[in-house]
Amino acid sequence: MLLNKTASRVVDILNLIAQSEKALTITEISKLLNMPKSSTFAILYTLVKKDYLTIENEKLKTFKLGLKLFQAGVSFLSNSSFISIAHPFLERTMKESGETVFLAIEKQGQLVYLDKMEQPFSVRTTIRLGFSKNPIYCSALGKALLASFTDNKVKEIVGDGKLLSITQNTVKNYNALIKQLNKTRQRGYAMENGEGNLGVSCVAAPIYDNFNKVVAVISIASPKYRMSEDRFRQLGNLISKTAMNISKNLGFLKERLFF
Amino acid sequence: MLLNKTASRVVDILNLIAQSEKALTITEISKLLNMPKSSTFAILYTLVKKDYLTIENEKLKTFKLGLKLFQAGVSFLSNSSFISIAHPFLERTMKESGETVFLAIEKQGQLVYLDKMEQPFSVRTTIRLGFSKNPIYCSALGKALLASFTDNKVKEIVGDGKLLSITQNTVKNYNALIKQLNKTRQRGYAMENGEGNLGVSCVAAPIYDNFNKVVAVISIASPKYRMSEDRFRQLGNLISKTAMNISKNLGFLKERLFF
DNA sequence: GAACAGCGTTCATATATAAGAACATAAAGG
DNA sequence: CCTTTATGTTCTTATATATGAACGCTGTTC
Repeated sequence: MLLNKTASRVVDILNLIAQSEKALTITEISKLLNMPKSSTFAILYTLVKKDYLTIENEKLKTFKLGLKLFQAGVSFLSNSSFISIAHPFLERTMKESGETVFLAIEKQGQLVYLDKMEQPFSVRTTIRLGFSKNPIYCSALGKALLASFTDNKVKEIVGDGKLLSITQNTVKNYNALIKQLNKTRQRGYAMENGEGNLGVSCVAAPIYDNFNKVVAVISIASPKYRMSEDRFRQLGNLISKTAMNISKNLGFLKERLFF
Repeated sequence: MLLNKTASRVVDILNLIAQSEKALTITEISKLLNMPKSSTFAILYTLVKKDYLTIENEKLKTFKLGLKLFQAGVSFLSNSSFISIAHPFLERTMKESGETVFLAIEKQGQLVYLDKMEQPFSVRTTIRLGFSKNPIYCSALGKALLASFTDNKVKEIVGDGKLLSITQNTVKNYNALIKQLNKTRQRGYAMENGEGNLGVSCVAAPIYDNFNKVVAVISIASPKYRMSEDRFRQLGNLISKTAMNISKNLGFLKERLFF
């Protein structure tokens, strides 16, 4: 079946503006998406009226995202049952560890941050909710996810050669990553030591649903200077216990499928 | 000019599902929005393909929000910070009150001024944007923030003993501050009467985000001689109303969490 | 177990929209 | 100072979509 052209274009326009650094004009939008200006105009007009877009600069007629889109988008979090189930667990883990706790999922080989709980007075991390800018293999969250995949699927996502170095600690290539993932499975939690962000260390573990499928991962992020080997072990056990508790609340039955 | 029908319907469908407690079927959506099922079907099909909706139950064909919508929605935050959202409210409040209006956040126990709106011919306050030089407890903004914290957190920030006196009116110690914070919570807004600056009086109220977390505070600052008890009450109500309006625009849902 | 009522889906056609050109306006260039 | 080139917007008609009815299917009712 064919996609509805206008509906499809509405989504394309919203995605384009969402990804854009700056507000865009009609001409820019129509050129970037290969649609006639007149068609673009009609859709933009409607989206502005509906508050899914707003006109940033009245003179230049540049468009940016609107509040109603934001409101609809964040409803995703409250409407997703596993996020609301996981939320109190994140809070408890944040309090027990004294560190920032994240919840993320994988989408098209990328990490998507869905929730976070941070100490009121912690050194704030810069991570926002939404798609991660870094590759999936340079975070504990990502490695916990990849550890739940087969080696072939990992190969599909990251390739089987060299990996882009985000920091000097980033895992160098596919073979080294596979080794780390094997260790992760034995250990029960994933580790990261300044591989995506120098000065930040993490531990992460997967959350299973009632179909024994990994639906999300959670992590504890800490300033690197606070992370001794002992503390790594301590927080690693905490995050894997928390992940298992959340999994049980989602209907997960078997003990330790991959980990 | 007429709205584009499909674009308009796309938005209506997304808003409907966002507001709905449960996932909806095609029949429910078409009935609630008064559109033919066949038209609804085509749009839903497209939105699912574009990942703005997902099918929750494959058998019952119920639709809930998709990840791409979430991704686009949260981009609103990075593309236009809450400062720009709050700005027009500040301006209106400045005009309504005839006084200077501030927007601030808390960072590491300190107050950070992010925005202000002042009357062109008002007696200028000396406050600049950026970190406040004064302790957090000697301003209405600070006390509105502290009132959203637990007593233990307040203790962490200001200690539990004597407090540095900036003026003769500065609150003297931790216990007196806690009493003021309790009054603040009951009242719905924080008050300050020459406690950081002799001759300046303020009222302040907190702004909540979609996670029911206090993300910022706003205040109205006035020369002390203009501030009768009646005017304190009047401006206090104005600032707390404004704060709630801004909160709603940030996705805040519940009414009055702390206040 | 036949009739009914509900669902999601498909189809032909009336109808609303998409598209290219044309428009007014503003800025840039010779 | 006129030309050029850009912009956002309007207009007309060919075209793609919205529509109501009909379809197959499932579960319920009598």
